[in-house]
Amino acid sequence: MERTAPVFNEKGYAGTSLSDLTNATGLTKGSIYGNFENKDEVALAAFDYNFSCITSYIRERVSATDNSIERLLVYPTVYRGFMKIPFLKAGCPILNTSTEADDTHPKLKERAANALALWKASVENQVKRGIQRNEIKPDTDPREFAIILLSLIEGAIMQAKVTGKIAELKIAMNYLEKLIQGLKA
Amino acid sequence: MERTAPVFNEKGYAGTSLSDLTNATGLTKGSIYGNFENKDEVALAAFDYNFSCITSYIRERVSATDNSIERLLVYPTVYRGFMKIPFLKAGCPILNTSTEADDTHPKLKERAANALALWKASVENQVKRGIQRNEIKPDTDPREFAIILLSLIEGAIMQAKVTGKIAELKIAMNYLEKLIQGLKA
DNA sequence: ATTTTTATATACCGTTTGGTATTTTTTGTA
DNA sequence: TACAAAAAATACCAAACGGTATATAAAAAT
Repeated sequence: MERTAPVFNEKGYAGTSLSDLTNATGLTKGSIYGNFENKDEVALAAFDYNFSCITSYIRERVSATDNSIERLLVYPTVYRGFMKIPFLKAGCPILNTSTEADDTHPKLKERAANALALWKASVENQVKRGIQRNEIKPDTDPREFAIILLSLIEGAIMQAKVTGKIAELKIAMNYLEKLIQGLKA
Repeated sequence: MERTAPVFNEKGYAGTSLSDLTNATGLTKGSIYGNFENKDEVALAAFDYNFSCITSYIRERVSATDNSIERLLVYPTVYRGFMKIPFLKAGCPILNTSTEADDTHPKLKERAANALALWKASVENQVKRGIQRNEIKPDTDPREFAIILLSLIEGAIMQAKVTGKIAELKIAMNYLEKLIQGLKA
């Protein structure tokens, strides 16, 4: 899976063939189909794996800090350098999977939607926690903030990937940092 | 092309087969290959067509207003209801094409990058024009604003498409409208 | 009206696709 | 060391893939 998941994130579901997977793993088709029912199941497992990589990477850095503002700042800090993070080199799996699957692959779409909802809820909870701890302005709308944060990150990733330049990403993450700093109580 | 382009926007490059195109158009493979060298050329033309649809749709609404703030407000107004606009039902072609092609298809990637640059420059110019006409605060950074606007729109489209709900889109576009209103001189 | 050009259709090609039945190899265990 | 269970490899399949050479029909030009 750790060889397979990056391929799906690069090439997408339709763009990844079984022979791509045998090349990436060194395994044979028969071996893969001994562990997975079909290509769908491999793709779903690959998405879960990719998402779990990000989740643990972020969680580790979030729980290393205590202050809510600092915790939120983990996101712009991490995504500012996403191109250097191995499992994010090909972009955000949620973004990649969403845009491909939204009109074609209900199961993958649902996985991406669930992952997005989890991420959104996590940001919302950080904001709520910050308000309770008097670190964040009490009139802050957690839901609105989470949506803006997610939009800025995903939109900036797309721009950075397609232009190949990190300038736009830098500007967007600077803006997000200012936004987070502005949340201070 | 008007039958073919929507298929590519829905299914992507790798996900669209020649038989998808013959089904969509009623033409035969031979007919298509009489007008295009290969699948690549069809896909590139399809992207151009999709992008031109958006461009003319936006341009029409922008040039119908005069004030720079109102012109910028066209973007949140249009994208707030993108799911009801025929050629945007499957999402933004720039977003869809970028996320698929960025690691796999250099030619398509370049088209998407150029389209994005054009859009960005257009927003930047609207801001610059607004500053010159004393309608927008002179300390506004046109480039930063364009990047934020693009990120918010693309990020919100992704969220709306994958969740199937327009609530997130609405919140993001409300925020963008507030941002634009805050630009007033 | 005839010719030339253009557009479309037909019939085919080799390759790759996702998938499977079967056999071999590896592994854990008694 | 023998044996059962799990994992992997082999060899195959029909269908779909992108693409092409050639024939035919429709337009356009003369």
